[in-house]
Amino acid sequence: MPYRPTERTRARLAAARELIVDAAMAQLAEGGYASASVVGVARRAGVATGSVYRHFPSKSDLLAEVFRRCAQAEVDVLRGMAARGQPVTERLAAWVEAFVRRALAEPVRAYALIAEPVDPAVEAERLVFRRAYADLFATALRDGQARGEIEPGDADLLAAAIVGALSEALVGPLARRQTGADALVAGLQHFVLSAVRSHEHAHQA
Amino acid sequence: MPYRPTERTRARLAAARELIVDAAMAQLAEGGYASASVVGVARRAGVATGSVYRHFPSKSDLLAEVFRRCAQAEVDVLRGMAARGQPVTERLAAWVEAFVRRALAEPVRAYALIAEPVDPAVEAERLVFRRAYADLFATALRDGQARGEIEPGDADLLAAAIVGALSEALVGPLARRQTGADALVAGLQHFVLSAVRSHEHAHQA
DNA sequence: CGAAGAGGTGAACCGTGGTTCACTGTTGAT
DNA sequence: ATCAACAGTGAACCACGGTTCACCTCTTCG
Repeated sequence: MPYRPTERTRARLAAARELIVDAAMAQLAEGGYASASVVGVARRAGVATGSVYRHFPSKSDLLAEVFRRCAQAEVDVLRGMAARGQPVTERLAAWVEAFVRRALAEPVRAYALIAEPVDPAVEAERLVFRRAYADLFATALRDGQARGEIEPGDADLLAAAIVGALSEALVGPLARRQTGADALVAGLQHFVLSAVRSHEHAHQA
Repeated sequence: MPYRPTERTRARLAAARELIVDAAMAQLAEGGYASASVVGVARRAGVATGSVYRHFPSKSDLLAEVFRRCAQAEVDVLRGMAARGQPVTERLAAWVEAFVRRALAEPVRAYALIAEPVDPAVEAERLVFRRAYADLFATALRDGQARGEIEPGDADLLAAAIVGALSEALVGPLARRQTGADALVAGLQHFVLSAVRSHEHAHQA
């Protein structure tokens, strides 16, 4: 057997793959999905077009991975914000603020991830993105329900509704590049908390 | 002057145009946006491909009109449900129910209008669709705020959040063709009303 | 009835961008 | 050194579907 890829080569491979994914993510953040052509991404990554297909069977698969990575990164940020023993309502308020501010800070990227038209195969992966958020919220809601802070109810449904409310409320501002972040944050925090906070525990204006 | 289109011919024209729009709407309801090719719509309408372009400068314009019509029809349905002197909270509950049930009754159509990937020109028209809903809700919310039934706040933001919440909460069920309509309706009614109902007026479980 | 202009047709065209593939360069065991 | 196998290349390919256009047909009016 004249050839077998060694560990060093494996690392090379992985690095090249990483380079391509990074280039795709950067392109997405900069010009959205529409600007992320295979040729463009390859050039940005400093490789040939064909090389992309050494690592991904199709463009859809590449973009799907990009969506998955972004979802993971975003969820990690929110999850990392949880302070020990913090009331669930405060956690929710903090998440809403982070969600809104992060989106407004990178509007093109946020629009691409939340609302930009993508082909069906990638759209399926966008569900992962939203599911990741929804699951995070659902877990917190269940936690809050157990503690009596949150009104009882189908946590998954509530979480989906929250994610939808935040997304939709952002689409307008993202499209118009109009910020007014503070009012948006405050309005959405109030909306979300009113919707889910236990009635006995209402303690904030 | 040997020829000038007469009234009869105008009517013919309009009827043909209508036929095309109807075919496009039917195709959208049946197979979604992805299935609505110009050739297919033309065949369905019983006209030649080129004839479509006698009435619409491009496919986008045709689909834009389709979206606009659907939006108008949906909004008319909801608006027509308002009973005189009915509390705003009841109106909202009825609207939520109608929104959910109508969507579940025609899942393909609903998905196409709410969430299916479409090209940017049509996506812009989808904003009209959502705006139409949001404006309807916003008007009702302002009405309720004036009467003290609804918590004060940016009615447009609240309306967008409500529309987003309803849409997102439907995407899952629509994709899986899973109904469970009653629970969905109840959960979303509770969510929406909790979010916007004035705290002094809380009067329902 | 016949000329002139509008409506109607659908096969062919074409731009786009994902995908391929014959070729070159590189790696690793013998 | 040698060769097999694999990574890398990028110009060419091709599928797709919106759009066009040369050719008919039909309507209107002198």
